[in-house]
Amino acid sequence: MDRYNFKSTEEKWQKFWDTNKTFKSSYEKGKKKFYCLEMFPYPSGKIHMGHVRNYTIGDVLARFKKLQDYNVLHPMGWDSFGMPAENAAKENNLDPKEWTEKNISIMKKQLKRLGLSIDWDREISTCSPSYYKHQQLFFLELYEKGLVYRKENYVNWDPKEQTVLANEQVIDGKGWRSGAQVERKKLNQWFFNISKFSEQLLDGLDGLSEWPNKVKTMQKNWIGKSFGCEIDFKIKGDLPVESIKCFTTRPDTLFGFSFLALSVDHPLSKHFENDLEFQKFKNECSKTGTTEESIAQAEKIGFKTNLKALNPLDPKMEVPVYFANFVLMDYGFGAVFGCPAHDQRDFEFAKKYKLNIKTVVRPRDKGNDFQVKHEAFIEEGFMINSSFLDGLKTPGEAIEKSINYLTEKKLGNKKINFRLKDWGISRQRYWGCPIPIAYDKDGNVVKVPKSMLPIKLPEKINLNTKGNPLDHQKEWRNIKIDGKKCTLETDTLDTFVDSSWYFLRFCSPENTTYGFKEDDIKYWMPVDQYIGGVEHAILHLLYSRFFMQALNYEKKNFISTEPFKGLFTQGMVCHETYKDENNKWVSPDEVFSENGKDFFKIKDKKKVIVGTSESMSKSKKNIIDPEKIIDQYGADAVRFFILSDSPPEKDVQWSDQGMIAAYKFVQKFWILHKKIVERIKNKERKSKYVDLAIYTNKLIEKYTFSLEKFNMNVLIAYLHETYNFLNKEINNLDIKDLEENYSKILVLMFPVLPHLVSECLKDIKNNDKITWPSARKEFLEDKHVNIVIQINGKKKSLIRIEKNLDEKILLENVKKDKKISNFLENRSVFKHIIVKNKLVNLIVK
RNA sequence: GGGCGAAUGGCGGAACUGGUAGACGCGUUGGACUCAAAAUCCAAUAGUAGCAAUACUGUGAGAGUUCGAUUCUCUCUUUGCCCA
Repeated sequence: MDRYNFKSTEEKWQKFWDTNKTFKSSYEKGKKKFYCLEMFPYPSGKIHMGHVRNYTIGDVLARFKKLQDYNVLHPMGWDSFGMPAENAAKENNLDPKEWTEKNISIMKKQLKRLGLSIDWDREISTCSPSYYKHQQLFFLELYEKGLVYRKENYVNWDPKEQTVLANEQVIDGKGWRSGAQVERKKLNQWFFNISKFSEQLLDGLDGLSEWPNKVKTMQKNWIGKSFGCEIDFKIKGDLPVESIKCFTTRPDTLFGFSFLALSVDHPLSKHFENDLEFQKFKNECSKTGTTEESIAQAEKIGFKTNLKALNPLDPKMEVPVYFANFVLMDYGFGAVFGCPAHDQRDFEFAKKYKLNIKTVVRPRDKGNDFQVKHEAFIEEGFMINSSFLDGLKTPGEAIEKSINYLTEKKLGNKKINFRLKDWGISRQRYWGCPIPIAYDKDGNVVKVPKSMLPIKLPEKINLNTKGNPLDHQKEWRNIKIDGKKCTLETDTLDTFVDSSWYFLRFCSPENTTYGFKEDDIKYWMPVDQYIGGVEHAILHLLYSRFFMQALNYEKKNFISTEPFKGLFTQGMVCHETYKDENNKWVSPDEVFSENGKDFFKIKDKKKVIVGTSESMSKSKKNIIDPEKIIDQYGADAVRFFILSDSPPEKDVQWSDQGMIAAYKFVQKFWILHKKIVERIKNKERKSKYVDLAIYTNKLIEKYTFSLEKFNMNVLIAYLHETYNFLNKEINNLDIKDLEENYSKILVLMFPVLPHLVSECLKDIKNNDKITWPSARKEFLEDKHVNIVIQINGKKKSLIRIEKNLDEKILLENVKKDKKISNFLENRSVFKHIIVKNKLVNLIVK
């Protein structure tokens, strides 16, 4: 018998799907739709196993929904702006555009070889002017709505690369590429007013029942809603300042007030600008970086002013005012009151500067003489030494009462604060979407008229300049708007902007006047199932949700504000790491092993050190190239393997053996298939008879259930089970039974192994449209059931017996069972528990 | 430090609302085929004792609820992720 030739078969079907436009989707009024979307890739050069996993999971779902007769939208595009292109171009003296386009064409071919059911007619690329034109339009739209603004802000500045770094690009206070000490620098930056929607973005999470709780919690924490109080502190001193406004979540601890701390960027700092000591201090602070983490880890330092702040609850209480490095200008009002006894940060500060530490909260199990000694007490407890608050429970009662008191006496106000900050979208980069803004000769902001869009990036320019290459493009920057000479903004947009609305563009990829057509959006949106890596749990997903809010803003009830109805976050693909004797990473390709334990280099037979299994990455060289694997085993086998070993939400370990097993499955199934076809054709009937209808309908039920729950690894287990069953029973199956049910089994397999199954279906069906089978109840239930017999809750025996038997008769049968009757000798049953058609538990003394 | 998960054979992992723990795959062992090997096929495979039927133990540790707990509750240990 011929072996299954995956190569020619897969090529054949891929060509067939391509030329027949099998996966083309179009708006069909009244037809139920399913929008299946996987996070689009960055065109880095080649696809990696992470892509294979992500897109296989999505493809199985898309094909499944299509078989269930949904109108499926399953598009693909390219997140094609960003730093790697710019860096690669710099290094190799290339044009980022050419580099990107070359990568896209390679990766598109690779994706096609996976046999994905993608509507390639909707392909988009964010670096194409036909895409970013609409992004520029959105920018102006948001600008007009007041959701975009410009302000000076501190950034992480890499002095060596002359560029701004994102927080995650700062590692231990140093630039991730240059290793240079990162500085805080003030720059004029563009911002999206995402914080305006803090409340909506938080509330919206409650409605997302098909999102993992983990992601919702992460977003919730990120938005960080806190209730607190703003308090005006009266100031005494020789500066023209009457009061300073603070935000606090712990107004209950106000009686433990021991200092007031200001951010070095607080407006008050202008009075100290000529003070050399203050400048030195400010300089010191600028080395700390801007992340909350680096601030938390840094040593707490302060600069003492000669001002005094008065405690609003007890004006006789005067405390010093400091500038401190741990206070951020963009949290609250850039001023916090310090209560060292009940805040660890304040505690450290107070210890260092020998400030008063007054205990105002005691633990539940301590008396009123409790005193904080070696660390702040931050847990819940009861108020002490706090006048009218004494005895109250805190947090809770005490906070409420203190806020009420402050409000009543007009000393403060209840306030809600959010951790979520506005989204800085300016990047000092070439390879991004230009911002459609120019400046006149006085530096005023001028919107680029919509008729002049898109503002295209200049091509083939010198990238090896200091800072932003666009700053050097004088000709490109000079632009005339309404006859006035202006210069273009040279910052480009954060690439997260590109990906914040691409799912809308997929609905109307051809539309030229606006980013999408309203009718299309109303039909296709929201995305029914979004699939991608958990690393985007916060930023990308939050920004996309913001974009929907922003588009809807002032356009009531335009579309639903949540872009992704269902979210699934898949785990990573891992592989062991190898290092040679020089401590250099070695790739799995360069390594062999005879016993699976000891590994050696192929080249020089030297021993290789096996490290932990980690997510595949170029830097650790622990990569398996999907293309090589497809060449070797075929797309179906790769799809089968990548789903098989672990639940999709968890990390999966790459295993050569597992891959081979998947390949063998494809091969042996083909052989079995040919045998089945033969048997159906010959119509030979054997005496023995096994009911395939019951097996098949049970399979349909559990298989569909697992698929809907994303338990893809279980799906694969069922396919193995089914193979084993068919292979064992093939000669015991009734022909008609086989004819009726085998094609249903094939349909179940189709989403996972589309090429193989397409080829198999050809043998038993004539171009009939296939649909997902539904389980028929009459076949789901046996006439007999297995009854577990327990004694005192422990399984002792098992009997197979007619279903729905009368309890008395059942018990008689149970007691007749040999093991049980042996056991019951000299013992008496004083109670029994019966779970119908499942179990009998005898309680014996 | 805070929040949220997780812990099941040699390994990856199954187990619906508490009701046969270990499906399925990998690996390992034995056998068939072969001059031999690969491939393929068959069988065994949680642990302990036993030739065996079988018995007992067993889902990170300890307690609790229950006729019955991998599943529910509490405490602890280890570990992962996110935030700090």
